[in-house]
Amino acid sequence: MDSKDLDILRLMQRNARLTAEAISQDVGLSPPAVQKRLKKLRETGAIEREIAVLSPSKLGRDMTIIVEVILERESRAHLDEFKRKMRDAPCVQQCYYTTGEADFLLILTVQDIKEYEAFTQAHFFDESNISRFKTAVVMDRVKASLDVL
Amino acid sequence: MDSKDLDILRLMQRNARLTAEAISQDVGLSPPAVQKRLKKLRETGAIEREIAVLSPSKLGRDMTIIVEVILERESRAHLDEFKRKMRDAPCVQQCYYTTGEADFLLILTVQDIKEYEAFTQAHFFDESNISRFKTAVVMDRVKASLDVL
DNA sequence: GTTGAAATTTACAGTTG
DNA sequence: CAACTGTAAATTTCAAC
Repeated sequence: MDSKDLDILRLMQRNARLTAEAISQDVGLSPPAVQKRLKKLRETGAIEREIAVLSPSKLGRDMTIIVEVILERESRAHLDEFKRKMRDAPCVQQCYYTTGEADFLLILTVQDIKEYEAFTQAHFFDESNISRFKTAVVMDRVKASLDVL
Repeated sequence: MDSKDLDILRLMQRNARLTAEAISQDVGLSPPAVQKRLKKLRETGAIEREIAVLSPSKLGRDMTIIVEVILERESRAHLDEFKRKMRDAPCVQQCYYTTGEADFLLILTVQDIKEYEAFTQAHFFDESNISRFKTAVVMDRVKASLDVL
């Protein structure tokens, strides 16, 4: 892992459709050399996967909601149970288990507030282990990248 | 945009390296038909872009931090200024402008708490327009996808 | 890491339902 | 108008150096 690898990663995390040739010109290598490095970066897991980023608005899922959740009981079994549910819920994009006041932070995308209401019914009210939750509606997705470098 | 397009999008948002042939078998079309649809989905913006997801831990940026920020003054100019700074700050992965108690929610990745401390110095303390901010450290990234469908 | 050939994948015609 | 067939081009892959 040298500076050339980092250069390649920086390009790929913004645009995974770049050809090896385009990358090779930017980093100063031959196209096959770039391919060789890409293969290794995928195998070692530095590149976890390559994905298409879809447009929520163009697909009618225009609403982003942020929820802080505090559990009633924080035993290992309860935590694992909640994590599993969040992983399985399609509208949950991100779920973080955190220090601080709240136990979990969720980022959801939904079509409308009605869909969010259904989510809270299913996962918060019908779930005896939720102590409290606090909802915030996103007015502007100022930045939403997964860039690491 | 029909159900076949949605099938293609669902596959692509999890793995953008799938060939047109592999997709064609899953959705029941010929490879060229899939390519044609992919081209249209990119042109219309349903697919915004394709990116490599890097491994924060393998790249020594193992720490994820969530920050709620409350501004002192919420004028248009101050808001835009803050948004611009967050877009430019490399360790800020995500920034949301929200309703509710806080004005902004940030998700950062840093190498260590020292790097976070430097970030707060540069952006919160040397910035007279920050009223308060609340930090939470992520113990478990339970789910982190950008899946829309 | 580079060069060069083979295989896969994509792009673009023309054709059909 | 959208999907299939065949051909040409580009890209990736793999060998040898």
